[in-house]
Amino acid sequence: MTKTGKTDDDAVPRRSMRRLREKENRCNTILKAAETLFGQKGYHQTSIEEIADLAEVSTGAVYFYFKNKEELLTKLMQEIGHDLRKAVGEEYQKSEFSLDSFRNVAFAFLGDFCLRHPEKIAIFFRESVGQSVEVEEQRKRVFVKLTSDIKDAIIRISRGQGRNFATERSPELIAVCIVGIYERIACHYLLWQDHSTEVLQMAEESAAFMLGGVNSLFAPDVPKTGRREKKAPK
Amino acid sequence: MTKTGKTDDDAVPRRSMRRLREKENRCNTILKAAETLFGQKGYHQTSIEEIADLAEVSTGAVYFYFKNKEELLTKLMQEIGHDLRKAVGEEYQKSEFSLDSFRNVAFAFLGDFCLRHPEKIAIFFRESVGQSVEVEEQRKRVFVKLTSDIKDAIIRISRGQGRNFATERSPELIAVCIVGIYERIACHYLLWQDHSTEVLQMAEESAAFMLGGVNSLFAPDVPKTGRREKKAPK
Amino acid sequence: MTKTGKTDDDAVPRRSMRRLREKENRCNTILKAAETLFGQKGYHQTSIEEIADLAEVSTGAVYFYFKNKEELLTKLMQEIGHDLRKAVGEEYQKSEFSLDSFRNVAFAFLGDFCLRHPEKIAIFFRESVGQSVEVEEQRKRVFVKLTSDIKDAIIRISRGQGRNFATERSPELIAVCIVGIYERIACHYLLWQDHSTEVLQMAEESAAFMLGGVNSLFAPDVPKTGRREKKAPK
Amino acid sequence: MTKTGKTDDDAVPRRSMRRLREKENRCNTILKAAETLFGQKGYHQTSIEEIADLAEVSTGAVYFYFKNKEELLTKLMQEIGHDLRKAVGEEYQKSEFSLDSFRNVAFAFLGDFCLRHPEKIAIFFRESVGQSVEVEEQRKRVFVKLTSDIKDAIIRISRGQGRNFATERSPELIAVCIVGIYERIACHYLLWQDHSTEVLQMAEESAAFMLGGVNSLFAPDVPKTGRREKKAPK
DNA sequence: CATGAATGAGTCTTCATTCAT
DNA sequence: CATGAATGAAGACTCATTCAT
Repeated sequence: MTKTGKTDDDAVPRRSMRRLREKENRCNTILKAAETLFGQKGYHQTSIEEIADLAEVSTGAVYFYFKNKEELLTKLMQEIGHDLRKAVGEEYQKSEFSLDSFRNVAFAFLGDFCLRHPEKIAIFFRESVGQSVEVEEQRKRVFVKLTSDIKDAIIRISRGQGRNFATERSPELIAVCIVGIYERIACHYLLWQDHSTEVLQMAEESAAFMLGGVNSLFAPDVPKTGRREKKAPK
Repeated sequence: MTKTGKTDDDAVPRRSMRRLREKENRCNTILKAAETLFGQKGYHQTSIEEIADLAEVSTGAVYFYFKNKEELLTKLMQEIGHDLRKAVGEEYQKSEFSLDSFRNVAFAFLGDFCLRHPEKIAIFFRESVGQSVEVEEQRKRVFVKLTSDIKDAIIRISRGQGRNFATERSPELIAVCIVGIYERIACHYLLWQDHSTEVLQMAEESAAFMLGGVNSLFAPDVPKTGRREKKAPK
Repeated sequence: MTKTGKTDDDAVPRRSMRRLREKENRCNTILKAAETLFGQKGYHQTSIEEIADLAEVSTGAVYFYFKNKEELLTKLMQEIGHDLRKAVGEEYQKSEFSLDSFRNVAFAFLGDFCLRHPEKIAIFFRESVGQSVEVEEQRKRVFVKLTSDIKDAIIRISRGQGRNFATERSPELIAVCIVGIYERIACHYLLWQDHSTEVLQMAEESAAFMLGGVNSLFAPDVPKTGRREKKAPK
Repeated sequence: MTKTGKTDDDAVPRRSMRRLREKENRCNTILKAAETLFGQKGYHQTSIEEIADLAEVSTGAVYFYFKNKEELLTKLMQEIGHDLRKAVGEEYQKSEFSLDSFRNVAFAFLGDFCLRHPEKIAIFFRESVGQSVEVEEQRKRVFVKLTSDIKDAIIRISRGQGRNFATERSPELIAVCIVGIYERIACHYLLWQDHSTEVLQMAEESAAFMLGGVNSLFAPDVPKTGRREKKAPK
């Protein structure tokens, strides 16, 4: 994405590059500190000073890189949203939008992402909720994108199966349901209670659940040489 | 205090009665005010003074009835949790734990509860999230109960169908999924965007999704000594 | 102004009265503290905490009575403006708008007000200047009122003398000049250097200066039976 | 200022010269930027960064040329004071310390200086007031010089008229009054309200006012048999 | 000399909570 | 019981100033 070719931009070379990298580092260090603390203690329970301390910078530095505390959360949400979409998206790709996708994505999300990034989950599904109008807006945006991704995948999958959906809205609704399932399982079994050992089984079963759900929303099969459908009259 | 009763249970007579009633009223008035404001402006954005003003009492009065601001939220969550469980539970009852339950409960929740009590939904699914350890604990408790209710219903339904589940854990997992689906649909389509007119269609489809999901987690039918079940061969 | 007759308003009696008085006291104590500190150390150099300390209240109490620090200054300016106008206005009254007014008012202002309330002078002529748009607005309002008072007095004096002014605008301009003279003398001789002992002489001479200035802006005398005018010799 | 004859001091040649010039430019650019912003937004409302941005230099550069923010204001005041004294002084010269001086100076100040340099007026009469002990000190110094200039002019004028003053202090007091009049007229009619079109009339009338004032403070004329003036013996 | 990232002390302001009346 | 004035700890944020590069 951020391909900065080596060709023609010697205008900002050597020193600036290091500066840039350092700047990005500082920025990221602060962001990481915020992520850790928000995830552990909660957004409101974390003060800027604590973040600065953990990042080993001054409070002023935090404000040099971020407009205010809210932006810290907002940026974090963007990042997490990005990671999540990437993880999920790649898994759909790898599964070639087959029916196995559900299982694979469930494993990727629950068995991998959640276990590796509990703070991200905590922030995304807990700390960023209901904090302010602005944050809620951002949250919505990220969710909508994620949902949209899944919806698109669903559509591709259905096409792969040569099936249509009951209604126009079905794919989106399914996506919303799936996101809800992921969210709640993550909260219920990982944030609230540590069932991390059984997470694979959860992934397995939830995938089955979702698959069944999706199947139910396919439009009735219209077999070309269809003889009896339901209620075949005489 | 002013015990002047003549008989024996006049110990709490007239005035006290009114006191009691008034007290309960007071308490409820305050709770209602909090509900309204928390739902509209958000928990942190609402001050005790605002609640007191809306309830037409003093700030001190709020602290007479509630230990602190948190308890206001906590009590509200209890109440909302209770209402929700009642609404859902009654619907399962009415549906006699048939497979239609899913549809009926979906309608009861999305088409009725959510539309009638948007603030409750906002508080339960948004404002009470990630506010503090205590609140999160309470939130968990309520969710666990609700999930448990649904799990029990699921089990009864499965029994009614003469089916078992794939694993021991399936019923609970299904319940968690269902709660997640409700939650996300409510947030996505009612809190974030007003699709209240199309809510019935959502209920319909989400019910189908859930039903399909549940079906997928039934253990494979093993009709050993089975007489006729469905599709009795031969 | 605040006539609270004893007749019909027993609705807010006894206790409330004391409350009110106490409230007003607290309010005034804080205001006095602010006046002292603003006058001595300057507006920006004074923190709310210092004010609270001097007033022997908590910082919260300051914010209970005043919206913010700015309002403290604004209220002070109003009060000072009021006092000043009263002092000046009463002196014009007492002098019956004669030509002696200039002398008497100069004495009242320089010889009395300034000496008795140096902090008020400091706040009005120094600390309230150029602090913020809001404060400047207030400052303008007070100055305009004071100027207007003096203008009206000037007009009455001129009438008493049976004279008219050179132009329509003259009275206002004179008032502006007079205010400027007072201001600068106060700053120059009292805030910057302590010439308080010679203040009476200043008052005397500045009054003469103003009187001469006013005379110069009277329209040329048009003596009814006037033959030759000035210095008709012989 | 830095008159460097061509003879022996080639020690600081070419490049250094440019450096010097550039340095002076830099310095002035920053000063101009500060002047503009202080005049427009106010001293406290202007940050060093904004000044640096407007001057197209770094914040560090500002601190290379000026000790601190205060010095920026201080230098500005010096400059403005200098300009003002020059404008006024030249006008007295041109008028040859005649009685017309008052009129001419009024025109020079109100009709020319104020209209051409509103920011200077804003800084001198508004933004530099009551900011800190140091600034106030500087302010006093400049005012004292300006007042002294005018006092000297007044004395020359009186001599030109062959008049003496009522008291020793009169000339200074008159100067103070005159400065006050200028200040207040500028604030009232130019900073607070834009009466710039009627400024000439103001100049006219205020000059008349001042002239009248001065006349009033001349000692009573006693020239009757006056041939020789002072101390005619015998 | 110039830069601009980094510092951190300093302040205002909020608000849940208490308690004298 | 009710009131609401008073508390004061806590925290976000600003910005003049410095200094390594």
